Amino acid sequence: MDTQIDRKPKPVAAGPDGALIDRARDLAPQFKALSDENRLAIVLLLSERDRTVRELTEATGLAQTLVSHHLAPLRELGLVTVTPQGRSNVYALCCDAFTAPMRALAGLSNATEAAGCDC
Amino acid sequence: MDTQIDRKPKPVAAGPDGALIDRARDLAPQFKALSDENRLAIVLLLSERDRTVRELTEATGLAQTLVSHHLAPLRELGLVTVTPQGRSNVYALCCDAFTAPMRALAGLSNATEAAGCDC
DNA sequence: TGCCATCAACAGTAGATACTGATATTACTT
DNA sequence: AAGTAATATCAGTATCTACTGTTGATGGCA
Repeated sequence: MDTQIDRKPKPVAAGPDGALIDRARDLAPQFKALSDENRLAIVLLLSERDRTVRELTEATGLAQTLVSHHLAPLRELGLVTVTPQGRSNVYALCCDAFTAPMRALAGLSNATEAAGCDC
Repeated sequence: MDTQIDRKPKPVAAGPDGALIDRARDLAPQFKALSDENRLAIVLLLSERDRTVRELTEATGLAQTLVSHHLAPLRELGLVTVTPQGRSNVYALCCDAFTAPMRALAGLSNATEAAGCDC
């Protein structure tokens, strides 16, 4: 805890594949944000239209606290934006730059379903 | 078993957004598989070309055990395929439908850099 | 046949995080 | 001003998972 200096020997990829390793480091958090089914549900709901926390709570059936809890990391990653409106907070997807490849992967879901990748 | 990625059974969303919720449930495991930076690095490396476990171990600088450990869930999700070749196991991305988006992500500029979404 | 290389599976541990209930904060309403 | 609706934050717990070291299994090679 205090005796050990947390020097994670993440030797900063230096090989010819260093760029890819770095890219993975940069992109992983984005995927992680979508790796939870509840957070992904929220993002998919927002891909339809902007919604307030209350709407998200109703649509998902989750506790308000939990919805808010999941929105926090999405916010900090810049995947969603907040716009106070009245006493509600309207959430929206950030942009397409990241969601475009996501859509491509999303379309893959049917293919890989049941591990039946028939390509 | 850390290879299990599925979660506890949820009460099957029944609202008008049930389809989206279900879709999130189906899709989350895929994103989860890519949410770890080491696993994502492996996938990105495989998007370049097929590689043996040894090659992946060298390219990532990870312990062989860890690489094998990460390959297991990718295998079970059907995201990668294995082809024994001599005493090596050659891994490859499941299909082009999956390779294409991953290539796109691998070649993605630093535009989506953390919180730097300027849209 | 012994030896080595390659890879996967088996515990065990440390750290992360999803979820809950309670509380604080802000903005609208009457 | 008081009340209420809408969100966010604060602990606390339980679960999950990434990582390690070791062991086991399999396929070439001398």
